[in-house]
Amino acid sequence: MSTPGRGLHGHVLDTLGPEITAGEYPPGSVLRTDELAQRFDVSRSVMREAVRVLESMHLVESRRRVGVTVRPKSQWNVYDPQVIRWRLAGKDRPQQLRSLTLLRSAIEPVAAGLAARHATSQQCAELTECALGMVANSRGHRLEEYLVHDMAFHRVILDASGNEMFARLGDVVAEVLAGRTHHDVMFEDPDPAAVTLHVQVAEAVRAGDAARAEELTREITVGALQELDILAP
Amino acid sequence: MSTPGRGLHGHVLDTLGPEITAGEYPPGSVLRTDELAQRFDVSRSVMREAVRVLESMHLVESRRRVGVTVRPKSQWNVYDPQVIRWRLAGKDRPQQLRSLTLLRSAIEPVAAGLAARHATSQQCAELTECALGMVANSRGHRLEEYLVHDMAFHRVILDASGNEMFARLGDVVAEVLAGRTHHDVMFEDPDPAAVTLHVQVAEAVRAGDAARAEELTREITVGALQELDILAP
DNA sequence: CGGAGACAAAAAGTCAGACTTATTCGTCAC
DNA sequence: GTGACGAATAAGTCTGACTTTTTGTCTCCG
Repeated sequence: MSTPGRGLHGHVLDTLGPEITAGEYPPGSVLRTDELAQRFDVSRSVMREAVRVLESMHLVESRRRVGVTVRPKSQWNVYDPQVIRWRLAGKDRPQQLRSLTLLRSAIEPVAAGLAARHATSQQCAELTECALGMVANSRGHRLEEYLVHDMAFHRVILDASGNEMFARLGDVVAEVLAGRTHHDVMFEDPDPAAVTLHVQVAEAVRAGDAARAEELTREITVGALQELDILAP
Repeated sequence: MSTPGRGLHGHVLDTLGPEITAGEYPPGSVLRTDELAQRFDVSRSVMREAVRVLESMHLVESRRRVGVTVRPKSQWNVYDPQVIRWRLAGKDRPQQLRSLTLLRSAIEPVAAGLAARHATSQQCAELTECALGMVANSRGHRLEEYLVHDMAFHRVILDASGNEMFARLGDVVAEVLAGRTHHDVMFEDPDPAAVTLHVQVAEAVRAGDAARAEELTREITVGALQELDILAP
């Protein structure tokens, strides 16, 4: 995924990033550049580059005479795709998945409403194509094929919203959906009601009915919340 | 703001980051590490660290034998607080402000609803204190004092939501609010209706009325959208 | 006993230079 | 035209020496 191991410092990050985001070093822990360089068997130049990247993610802070100190989770750049991937891959996965699903439930309905106004005819076509693909693969344990169309569907919605911030959540949403299919138990075929909702959203967007697109999408995301027992009692 | 010029590579970023995010180099433009090092009068080691950070923000891509190529805006990590600050400081400011306000309008109502469920008694107290501060400074050109309480109010809401992703938007929202007061024209006192809404939100959160808190906050954000002529006709 | 100032140690920060490696482009033969 | 080979190029890496800042400690004086 993404850009694995492009350079030595990338390899260091692939190990050190997950360790830090997994909470293996308590906040305030101090790492020394030289020791890390030894541990990973790289030069200090390379190690410094890696530290700089971690620093830009606000995972650590480098101070003279002190060392590289790990920052508390509350300061991390939790929207950094790399950080999200690291956390999804580690033991923080459940909480991360809940956070992201909640984020989805806030963003996607609004995005769908905007998409109903701004979607190009080509985007509408892609949307219906995705919805049809979901229908076609909604039965018979074709989970992988279903997932592909599901991810594409939500990505098109977010793109079509015309908001760059929303659009950039496409990867994140895809990762959440993939996680639900792969990691969490999902032996059974997808909920037929959910499939229908996707088709209806595509219709609403095509018809330019923003309110309806928003409301239908809200139903979809509420379903996702319920799956994770994030209820609104 | 944040951590200015902590080290030479920080100084380089303070100049190069705004240049790139302002679009001064078209996507695909090629920069050479050596030339940049010369231009900023730093060693290549320092320059490389700066490039690594820009790379982690997906602003540029470094490839052997080619150089450092600028990526299209669609690939930037637009949620990176540093990138947001750079764009808000540059000529991209209007679009960035619209994107962020739209993001607010999606997030904050949901956050307020969650806050109504999860806010501690202390957070409720802080909230009413902020709201009262807004009321007290809503007349007589006390814009700065009003702004302080406004920023604090929204930050408490986002924190009290209990969702780390929402909480981390506190800085961004504060920056948007500050921008509205400082940069954009706001000679007059704040809209009394908006002030009242904030007070009512505080009440709803204290009362644990999630639906009402959400709806009232939605009215606030709709007002913010209208100020920027982002309408829902 | 306590505080102020000076000193020493520690770790990051910076730099310069030599070397390595991957990639691309041009050329030449087929 | 196409393919392979080779040279040029720019990033990547390593090393070692030096600088700078910060912190902890030790001493000296009140």
